[in-house]
Amino acid sequence: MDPEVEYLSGYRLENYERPSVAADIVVLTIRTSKPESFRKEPESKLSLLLVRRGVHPYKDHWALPGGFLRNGETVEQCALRETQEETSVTPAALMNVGVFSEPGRDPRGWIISNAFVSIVGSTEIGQRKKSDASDARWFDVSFEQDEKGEYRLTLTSEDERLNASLRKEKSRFGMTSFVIRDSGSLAFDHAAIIARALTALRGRVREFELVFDFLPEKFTLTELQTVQETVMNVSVVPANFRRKAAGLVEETDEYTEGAGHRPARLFRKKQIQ
Amino acid sequence: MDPEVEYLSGYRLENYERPSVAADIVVLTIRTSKPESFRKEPESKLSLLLVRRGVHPYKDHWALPGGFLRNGETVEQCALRETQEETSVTPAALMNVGVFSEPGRDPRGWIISNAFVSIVGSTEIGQRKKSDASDARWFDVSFEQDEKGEYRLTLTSEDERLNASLRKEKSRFGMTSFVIRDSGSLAFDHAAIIARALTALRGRVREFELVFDFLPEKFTLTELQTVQETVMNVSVVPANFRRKAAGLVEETDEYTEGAGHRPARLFRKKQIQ
DNA sequence: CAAATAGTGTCTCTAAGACAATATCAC
DNA sequence: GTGATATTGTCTTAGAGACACTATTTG
Repeated sequence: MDPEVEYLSGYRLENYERPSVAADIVVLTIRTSKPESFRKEPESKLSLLLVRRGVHPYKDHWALPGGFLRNGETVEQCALRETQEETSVTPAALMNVGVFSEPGRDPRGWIISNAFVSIVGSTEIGQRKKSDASDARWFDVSFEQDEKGEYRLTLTSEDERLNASLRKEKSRFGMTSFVIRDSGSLAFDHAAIIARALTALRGRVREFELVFDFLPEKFTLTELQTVQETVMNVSVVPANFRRKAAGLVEETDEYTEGAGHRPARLFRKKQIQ
Repeated sequence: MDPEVEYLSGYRLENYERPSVAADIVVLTIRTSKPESFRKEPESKLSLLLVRRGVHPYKDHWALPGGFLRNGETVEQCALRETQEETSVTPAALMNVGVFSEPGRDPRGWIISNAFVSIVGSTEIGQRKKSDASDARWFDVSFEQDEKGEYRLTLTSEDERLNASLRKEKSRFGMTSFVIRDSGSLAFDHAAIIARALTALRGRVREFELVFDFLPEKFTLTELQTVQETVMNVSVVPANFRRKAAGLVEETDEYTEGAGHRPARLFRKKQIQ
């Protein structure tokens, strides 16, 4: 018998204690409210999907969608599957933002979680079917640093407002990590997961890697600019934005219609990089 | 009885199948060879620590140092512990570069691995004690894209040369991932882990986040430039490098001595960011 | 025509790259 | 002095930010 085969047949992974492994997904989209006047463009807001937990622990608290890794799938596939189960859409982007393994982060026991950002295009949002979860809802996101250097994460839905507060770790070690000072009644360490996810997202959007995933295939440059501004929480002047975006998009022959102002050319993402 | 406490006491994580979770560490340092002339500066090379496996599977193949996650520690602590056990030094930096969970990546069974980059300062390298592992060795690293767009990873020690070949995944999803075309006889999927780690490292070094970790507390600007050039595999003109580095370092009153040329001022990393 | 967005041109400032010139040590 | 690295200065160019101006549509 081949010594390697023989060795493996006698090997028992079960002899060692193992954690449960989960994936939690920060599902984001951009929602627009109705405009004030027939001419004005609607306001855009970055929104996050939370589900209300129906079981202990953290029963009735808001939490990120997520679930356990199954044998035979990668953590990326697990995140994709869970996102689809919760939102009924295929996300345009799915980005790993690290692992959370602090002992005690989950009262059920030894559970480590891989965190992901998932971006849902704004075209699909209207068609979203009823979620698996008993109660899933979109929250407007605000994530800013206050005077004292602390980070405030505010999540707002029609009738609820969650206020979390975090401190950034000195974290010389690459990926920035956050310490929760006030979870804002979010379940588990999900406030920290959301904070890290938003930080990672902003990094990618600054480099234009992920902006397009928030938009349909064809879009105006103003729409693209709005996404960038909404996610990054900044505002830039159109002329400069157009120059920067010029190298990344290509023209189509189509234009918008019916807005109370000059029509805009539609663009698409340039394919060759 | 509190319903949450009651629920948790009846909860059994063991009812679900779980993977084993490991950490693998890409330990890097910069080594210098002896100079050709008493005036010339020695050549610097990026080096990677590998251990020869003493057991199946992949017995006698070279592999990354690493080990299994223990209950009560984070994956970062696990990586730090394993690095110390293997190299007997405390790394200056430890950066998470993602999780590898492809089914079948480990013949022993369902094992997912968190990958880390660990940087060992060049002062400590000489004092490194004999490693735990039966046979640990430093390999010079070369990682480049060839004409056809494939990535070649070449690891060279005194009497061995490992040649791996990889293809970059289209990977719209944030972290770039590599597919192994030829593992170069490295164990498991470690060629892909090394490739991703080097890509992530170069990103951080470009932003000057991690350059300093390769150096002692005080260093000359030429040394800093050499690290940057060695890791990024580029060469820049000193004048421009100095300007860029100026904002990140502060002068000391000390100078180098005994080199066959003009002494250089020593700098240290500027503290306030 | 009025309101609003679409799109262009241009000025300034800064940072990066290239290159030349000078400084200073150990042998 | 010679060989080597250390350090400074300057020219050019590319890109970002600011701002003014023109273009076009619909009610």
